[in-house]
Formats: sequence, C-alpha cells, structure tokens
Amino acid sequence: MQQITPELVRTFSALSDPVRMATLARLADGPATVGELAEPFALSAAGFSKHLSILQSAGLVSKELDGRKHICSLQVAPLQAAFDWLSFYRQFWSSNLDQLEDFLVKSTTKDKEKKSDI
Amino acid sequence: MQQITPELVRTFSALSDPVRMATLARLADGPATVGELAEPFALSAAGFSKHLSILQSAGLVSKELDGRKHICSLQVAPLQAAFDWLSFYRQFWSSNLDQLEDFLVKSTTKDKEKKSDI
DNA sequence: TGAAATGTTAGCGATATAGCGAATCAAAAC
DNA sequence: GTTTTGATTCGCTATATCGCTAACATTTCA
Repeated sequence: MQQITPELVRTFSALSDPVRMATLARLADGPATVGELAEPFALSAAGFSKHLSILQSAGLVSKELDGRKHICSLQVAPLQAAFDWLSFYRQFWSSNLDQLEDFLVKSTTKDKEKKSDI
Repeated sequence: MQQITPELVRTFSALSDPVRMATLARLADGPATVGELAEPFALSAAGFSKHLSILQSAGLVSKELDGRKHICSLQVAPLQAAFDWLSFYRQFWSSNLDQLEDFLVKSTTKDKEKKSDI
C-alpha cells in the first residue's frame, strides 16, 4: 500500500477537472504551445493559464520557452504515482492471475486502434 | 484513450484529500462503521461525515444501516475507471518490469515510431 | 421514560477555486 | 519604433470546500 503524500493529493486534485484532464490527454500526443492547448476550450486565455499553472504545480506539465511561445510537455511521474496508488485496489476487481493478461490484452488492442504518427 | 466523464472527474475530486484517501485504504481491509473510520482523524464527527458523503456521492463508498450504526463498504468501480484512465499513460513510463508488455505492444503494431515528440 | 450512543443536517466563517476583463511583459513582425 | 502576438499576472466576483458548533433524528440501554 503506497503512502499518501501531499504530492499525490495534489495530483488527484489537478486531475479533478475536465479541462485539465483533456489537456493532459492532448499532451500525450506530444508537446504543444499554450495557445494550441487552450484552443479546444471556451475559456479566456487567463482562465486557461490558471489551469496550466495548476498542472505545473502538480508536476504534470513542464514548460520550455521558445521565443514568445511556451512549449508545454507532459510529465508522467505524478501520473505514475497515482497509478501505483490505485494499483493496490486492483485486487478487488481482478484476480491476481489475470492481472497481467487483462492489461496486455487491453493495452495492445487500444494501441492497434491508435493511429501511428508519422 | 478513455473518455472523460463527470463521474471520473468526481472520482479524482473525491481522491484529492488525504482523509478520504486514508478512509478508502482503511475500507480495503473490510467494512467499518462511521465512528471506526473517523477515529484516526482529528476531526469533528460532522466534519468527517461530510468527507464520507463526498466519497458516497462519488460512488466510492456505500452504506448499510444496522440499527444506529452505519456500516460503510468500499466500492471499487470508480477506482477501476480512474485506474483505466491512467493506464493509458503507462506507455510513457514503461520500464524493466514492463518489458514484456512493451515487446508485445511493439510486435503487434510493427513498431511505428510510437510517439513522435518535437 | 429518560439518557447515552451513533450519525446527519443546518448554519457559520475562513479559505480556495473558477471564471472574467484589464493591464502587463517579452518577442516578432512590420 | 510601433504594433501584433503569445502568454502571464492582477484585481474582482461568484461559488465551492473545509472545519467548527449546535441542533436534530434514531436506536439502544438503564
């Protein structure tokens, strides 16, 4: 059973918003500027900037300056910690023997659906 | 990539508090009364009751009345949904322990540049 | 019946979060 | 050098959350 840390709590807090969840999903396809990330949302630039800084504070996003553009990248370490915390509960919905197989089947089929980038 | 639902957002929101996280961990050992769950925390009964109702609203805890006692039980379905959502990002930190998975994924997709950053 | 035990609900204040527009800053473009 | 672009910071308001005490219901026990 993994420890409950402030970082972990902050990670779940950062994840508890659809804008921020979708932003992370977008970043999984690769780095993007703030404007590109904000585009799908009906939000002011200031509003989205706040969401982004919450993701940054949680360590989920890093920024690199390229001229006046801010390039954002996904940082998965906090996601891994959250995943590990939740993994403990896997015993309640999956038998130990089937865990690996379940995951492999799901992840490989999902990966097949995924369009490979050029 | 799993969908972002209000339920999932509410699950992450419910998880973003150390009292609630610890309460879920305690419930993993089996059902307990409200008083037993509240005991470890320096909180008023009313305060803890609110935390519990948040867990209930997120579907993470169910209650059954036994006289004046409220027996709480863990409900893992929302945890599973959260776990599944995070599983997508596993591709970004797969390491030694996941080499088998990596091999299977790559061999089934013919290994086309999995992620093309930059 | 009356009192204690188990929890919840109501209401309060303090603090945090979400959203906006306006102002600001730095880099690019003209 | 001025304007445009990309993005943040600064107020401001509205709403949500956290924690408390007090009051309330219900069940159990004397």
